[in-house]
Amino acid sequence: MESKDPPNPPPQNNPFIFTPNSMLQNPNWDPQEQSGLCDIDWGNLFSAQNGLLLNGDAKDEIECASSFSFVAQNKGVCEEEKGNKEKRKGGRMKKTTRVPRFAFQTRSADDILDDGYRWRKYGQKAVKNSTYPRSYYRCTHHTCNVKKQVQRLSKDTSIVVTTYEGIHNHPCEKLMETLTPLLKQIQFLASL
DNA sequence: CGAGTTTGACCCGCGC
DNA sequence: GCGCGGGTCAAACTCG
Repeated sequence: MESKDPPNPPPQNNPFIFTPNSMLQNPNWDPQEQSGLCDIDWGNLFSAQNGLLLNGDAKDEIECASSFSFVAQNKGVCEEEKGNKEKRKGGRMKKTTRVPRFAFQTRSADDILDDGYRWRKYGQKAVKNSTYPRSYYRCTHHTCNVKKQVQRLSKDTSIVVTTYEGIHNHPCEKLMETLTPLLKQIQFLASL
């Protein structure tokens, strides 16, 4: 991903605005409303090489795991039933099980945030009170059921709201691509 | 030709 | 019950 902002932007132009999970649990929370969001400088934590690691836990907690990734732990807020209801064309599944949900805003000209995972777009909808459509993506990994929604704010067109739903059950592909040659080299050197 | 995108239709929950 | 809004499906299409 790329930010058009100049280096060392002032706080109000912070390219990464984190939305705590407690706000997502608020049914009245509107991604269009920026008030109340906590501004965190994710810029040096989140790059094309970084993986986004989600962990469903009991409290809003953010920690910087390393320069390669960050961990955001949050309470599951989305409920979804699996299995006991037949999928029908265009049908929405009844919701009963908890799925961790995590949203943040990025200041970027690109709608698609390169988080290291591969996504397949499965829908796009015009949303009420928003100039820009909301796009729906699913992780392309065959065993992974993680989804994300991407929507650009009509109030501030430079801000993109990305909402992740679910937990990846596989390693970040780009991270593995980067690390695999290094690991092979380490293994080779260790064998000498 | 396979993988990904587009887009109209369909379905469901919810408010009135 | 009805209409609206949002989420998903799937056929058609595009692209590498």
